[in-house]
Amino acid sequence: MKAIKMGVSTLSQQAITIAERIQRALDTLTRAERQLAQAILENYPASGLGPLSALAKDAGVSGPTVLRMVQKLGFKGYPDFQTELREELRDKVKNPISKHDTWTEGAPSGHVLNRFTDAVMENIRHSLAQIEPAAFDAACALIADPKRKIFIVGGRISHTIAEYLFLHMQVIRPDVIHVQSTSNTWPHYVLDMKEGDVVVVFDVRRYENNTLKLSELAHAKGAKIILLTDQWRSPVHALSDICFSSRIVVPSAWDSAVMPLLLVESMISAVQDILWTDTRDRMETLEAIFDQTKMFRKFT
Amino acid sequence: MKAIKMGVSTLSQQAITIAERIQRALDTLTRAERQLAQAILENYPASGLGPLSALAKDAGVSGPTVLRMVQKLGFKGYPDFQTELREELRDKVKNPISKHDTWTEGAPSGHVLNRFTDAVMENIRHSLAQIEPAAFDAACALIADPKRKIFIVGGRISHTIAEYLFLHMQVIRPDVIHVQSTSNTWPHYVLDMKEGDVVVVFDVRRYENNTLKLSELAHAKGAKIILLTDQWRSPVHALSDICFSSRIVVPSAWDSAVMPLLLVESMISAVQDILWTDTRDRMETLEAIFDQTKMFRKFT
DNA sequence: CAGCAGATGTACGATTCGTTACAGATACTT
DNA sequence: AAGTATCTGTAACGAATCGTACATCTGCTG
Repeated sequence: MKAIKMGVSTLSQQAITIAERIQRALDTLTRAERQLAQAILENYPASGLGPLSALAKDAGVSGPTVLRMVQKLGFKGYPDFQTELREELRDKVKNPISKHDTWTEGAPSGHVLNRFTDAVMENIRHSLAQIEPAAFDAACALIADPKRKIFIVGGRISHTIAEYLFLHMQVIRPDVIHVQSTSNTWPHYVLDMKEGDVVVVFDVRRYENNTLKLSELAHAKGAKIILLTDQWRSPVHALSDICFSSRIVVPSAWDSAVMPLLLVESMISAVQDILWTDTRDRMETLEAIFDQTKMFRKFT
Repeated sequence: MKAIKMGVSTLSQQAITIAERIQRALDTLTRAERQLAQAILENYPASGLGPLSALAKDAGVSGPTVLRMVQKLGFKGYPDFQTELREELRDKVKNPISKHDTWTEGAPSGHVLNRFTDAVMENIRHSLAQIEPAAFDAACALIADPKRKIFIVGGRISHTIAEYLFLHMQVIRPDVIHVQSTSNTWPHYVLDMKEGDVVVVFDVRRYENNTLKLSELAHAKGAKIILLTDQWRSPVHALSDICFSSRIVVPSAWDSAVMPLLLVESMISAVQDILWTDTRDRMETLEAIFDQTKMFRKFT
């Protein structure tokens, strides 16, 4: 029968977590402090529960910086900060609230963000399970081959993802061409195709006639066709040498491009690895040009 | 009868939590030590992460007892015990996702696809944890307001994602404008901005001067600014009314746009829900137009 | 009941940790 | 371009913590 002293313990906070407090104060923090804040949130709350010096080293800042930030957040000192972190952890474990069916805390599990993210995660899982690594590697090898020209083709919506691939490939290697199948000019590009060239085609639901025609002509010219499509597969797949299908269903009137984008980014990364020595030179040159145009900001 | 101990005990390093280790050792502990063990397990792991003296007082035992038990469990000292507790906590929060250690079967876990997907999943998890649902809802409400014009602005790479948002918004509601900050024509668009209009700005690493200038002018005109940026946050965030930051680090020389895209798609879905009756009409009209242009295939 | 062994707590010393003061560096202003 | 304000790290100080030695207590055994 120990004196139950709750009542006061309900004051156990304004229901605002320290993570949120950090998040909210981010604007008032300085550079080094933000760097530290990121490190804390990176693996929260574990890193904040260790010694001050360890946290400082992990974040790449110095001890006093840690202290200053902690005080800015309204704590008396580092020990005070740690105490509240532990309290928070204690409460969190105590509430057996169905955790991870919500991705963003503080939103009902039926919130768009949670429903949407659930679907996307499922899509990624399913899509990847169906992809043959050998096919992926083969596609990357084709794209990385400097002797082949690369044509990238997208449709009304998917051309945005196609352009994303194009913009990166353009930096990595020469002879990359972005073809707008929505425009009337695409036949001109087919003129330049020759046997062995590679055509990367994006075609998802509401498959477009232009895209199919372009693919047929390219196929006839002996070009290799790599197709990124959805789970129902565009008619282009009959002509394609390599085909990747992504699940794209989400709780929305439209389809998701997340999985195709993930594939594209993985490809970029893989191709860049293959061509790294060349790519590095091209990137340095590009940097120099950017410097001259003053297009980007120089600091952080 | 405390014979059995070594031999297998080397495996005690991995995959066995400290809680389990305590449970298992419960028999070999003395009365005061068991009392302490219960207190630790009572609210685990929070209580073990505080100072030794606090734990001792909480359990009703004295300092040295804590130390002796901890050493019995095989730790060098109390700090060592705490360090492993923190490691465990770190792994615990990391794991709910990466329980799949390979995503695509048949590829080594070191394959690009697996490494990349791991990183992306982590990004999604971290980013969403930092997003305030209220801010998201507020942003969607702004975009869904038919009385406000919507300007969508992207940079050299991010304009692809910006355009993705634009293409969908264009279907959902009128008065949506896509501004190319890479082009010289953007000042013309600023001319048309008026107080209450909404500017959706995409700005990730290699923050662009044009994007910042455009935002400053828009801000001066009294437009609401919704910013989608990375974890380091574009300088535009100082002007923004609502800011979403996504983790974008992947094993590649470039950054990932998956998380920003996920946010964009969620927004599209949410806005479409708000405006559904209007959207449906617009979509039907659009379908009719498409039919006449014969742009899409009629089947599947 | 006497004696002993293990268990437990108290008090002190050594060490690590958190904190403060100060100086160098950086960015911004006039 | 010089000056100023702010930020940031190094170094020393003081405080709290951990670990150890020792004394006390409890419970078991003969």
